[in-house]
Amino acid sequence: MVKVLPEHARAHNRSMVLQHLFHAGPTSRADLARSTGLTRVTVSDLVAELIAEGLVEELGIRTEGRVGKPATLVGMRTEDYQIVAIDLADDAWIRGAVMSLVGGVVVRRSVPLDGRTGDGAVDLLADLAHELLAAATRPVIGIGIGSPGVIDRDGVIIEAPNRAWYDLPLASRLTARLGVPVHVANDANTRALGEYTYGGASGDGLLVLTVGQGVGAGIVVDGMLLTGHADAAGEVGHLTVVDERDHLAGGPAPLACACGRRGCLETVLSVPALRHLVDGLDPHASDAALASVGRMLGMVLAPVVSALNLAEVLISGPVELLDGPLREAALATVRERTMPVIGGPLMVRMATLGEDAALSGAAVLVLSGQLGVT
Amino acid sequence: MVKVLPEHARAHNRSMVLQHLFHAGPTSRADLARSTGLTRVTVSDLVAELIAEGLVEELGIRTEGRVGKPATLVGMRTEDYQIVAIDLADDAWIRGAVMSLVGGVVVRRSVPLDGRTGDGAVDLLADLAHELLAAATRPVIGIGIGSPGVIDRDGVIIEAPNRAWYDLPLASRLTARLGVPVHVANDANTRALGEYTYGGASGDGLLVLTVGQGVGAGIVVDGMLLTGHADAAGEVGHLTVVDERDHLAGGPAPLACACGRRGCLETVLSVPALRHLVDGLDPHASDAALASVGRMLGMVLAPVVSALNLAEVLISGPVELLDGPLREAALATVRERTMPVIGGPLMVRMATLGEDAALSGAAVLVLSGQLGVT
DNA sequence: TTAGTAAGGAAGGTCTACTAACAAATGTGA
DNA sequence: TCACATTTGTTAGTAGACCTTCCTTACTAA
Repeated sequence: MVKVLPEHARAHNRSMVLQHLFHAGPTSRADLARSTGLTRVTVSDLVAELIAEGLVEELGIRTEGRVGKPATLVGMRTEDYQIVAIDLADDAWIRGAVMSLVGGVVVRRSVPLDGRTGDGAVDLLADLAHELLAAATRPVIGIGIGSPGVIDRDGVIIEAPNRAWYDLPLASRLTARLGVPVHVANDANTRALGEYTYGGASGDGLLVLTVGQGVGAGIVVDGMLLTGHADAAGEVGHLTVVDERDHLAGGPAPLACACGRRGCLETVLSVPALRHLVDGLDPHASDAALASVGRMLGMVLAPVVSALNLAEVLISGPVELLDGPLREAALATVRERTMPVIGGPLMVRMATLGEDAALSGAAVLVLSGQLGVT
Repeated sequence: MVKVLPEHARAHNRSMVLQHLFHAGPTSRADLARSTGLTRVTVSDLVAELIAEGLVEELGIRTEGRVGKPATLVGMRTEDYQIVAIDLADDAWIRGAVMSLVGGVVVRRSVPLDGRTGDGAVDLLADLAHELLAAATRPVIGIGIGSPGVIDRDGVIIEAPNRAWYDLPLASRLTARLGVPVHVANDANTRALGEYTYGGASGDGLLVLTVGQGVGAGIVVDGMLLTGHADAAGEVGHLTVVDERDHLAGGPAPLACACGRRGCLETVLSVPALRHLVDGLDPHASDAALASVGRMLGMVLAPVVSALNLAEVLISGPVELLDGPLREAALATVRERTMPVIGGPLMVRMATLGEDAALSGAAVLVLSGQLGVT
């Protein structure tokens, strides 16, 4: 429990106004007052502050004829600022972009990692960020980075084995080096944030499953990202889903996993594993194979969906592998294995943001961290 | 997102002071200032308000000799108020008690339901509450009720099939009828709150599994109870844990469940099911049977523990059935099936509050709802 | 033209928590 | 023993945040 001061209350209300402008577009002060519950006076004051900071501008008089004095529209200057977003999910490339505040890619840059790890990878990352800052056509409000690994809420990378990063305060180090606020979070978590903010997904009870080189998840409950007590929430890739008993019952044999154990979810549900699975199969057999992976996914999801009473599960990754028999089997399995109250209203669908979901999510980190907008 | 006013900030700070006094016992104003981060002036003001309301009292001068002016201790008047707590988990009896603010039972009363449902059950409940109010020896700050079923945060019972209650605004109805604030929540959830507040369980990442007539769970994350998007979080009793494939692999056959489906967790993990399971078995066979149920529990818990990165799982119910092979097998199974980062630090232990856990939890509802203390 | 309605701003009040300064009560060290 | 440091709790004054009330402006409807 932390003390709350009146100025914190104001910061909250300011974010609330900005949030309305961000999501609902240009609005009058009076409308903002109605939707926030604050008085017109207070909203005017907050808007004046935001205008003084350059985040909001007046857009002239509303034309629609209504009774009374016509409203002056105010809007967030979403096109006058940019965000630098960087995605470290890939093992071979660092992908980055300059993005607008509404999630569009303005400039795209990538650099090959060439096997660099540790400080070498940090240097490469900083160089790319620097290059993107120079490529931006508008002032940059911050840099967002989505990275695999366990990362705490201050942007300290607790461990990211792929880059050989351990206890690395990446956010604070890059902030000092680049002079721009840097926010770092787990890539699966940032994707969940991205789907929530830009993809229009439900805010209370959302799980976003990201299938790439491995599998990860991010969970948003009550508009907040779950972090877990050791910042490892969503690490579902190394859950055991295939064991010897399944094999005895006619299922597949558990495969060895990079983590040293056998039968992990990643050994069947990852892009390489799925491509290998369907390679050379005729469409019918391929569908059956994908559905069997979907059933395993459903068995893993069912307890999570029940315990959290989730509203939505989004799957992010290659559509040709994931959207179809796999997704349908996962949904059917969850429904079979949970109470109707839980499984009935549940939606399992593909994520709406495509390949740039990770970049969008990284951008949301900045929006949320710098402006309080989610 | 909801507006925040300075007075809300003050209410928060007031609760924070009360919370410190509740958990740490008598303290000086200066110490409260140090531990809350507020100034001595502000703390003095808040304490004066609490004293005026009669919730806090001055306890004289601290005797331990330190440098400087000796401190005046202030303490929460935990013995001068009481809470009425009622547990509806049992199908045959309504159990109630008058409790002190620190969780001790002062007076205990129960009434047989005799098959009453609907309004008849409400009347019986109200009568018991009335009787307990009369039996209280100190002013009662509120009534807390833990009930099976799906219940929203306003104390409306969405559905509780055992009592034939549907869309019943129990909290507001009883508040009007009894003239005392009434708080109602799901019994498994209230138990989790009770373990968190009175049992000293970790606040970030706690799942409390309650095994009684059925099975339910409550999850506390960041000190907050998860509710789920349809207020059904924690409803894990009707997760399928035994299916035909397990049976083919040499496992038990799925049993029919009261919910109309087969192989639900409740069919193997509930007090009646466990008693039936071990009935007539020699100790060795009984241990093996309990361990096999523990393994099923572990398989259900593993995905939840991974997704949420839980710190602790508490099991509440009869110790002779649950604490031993069952609990150990559950922990071992979770560890086997999750990454070491997740499963390693996890604790799976018995709940510290005994039979009165449900009553304690109901009392916490009142503490939290009326005083902001958790 | 007149009445009614709505938007936005100005003035003044209340509430909250802060800083600064002080009195009271104690221990410490010359 | 006595001056001094230390700590507690209070008083007085200040800045910030939001509110209510009232006013001006500008439009629609009759």
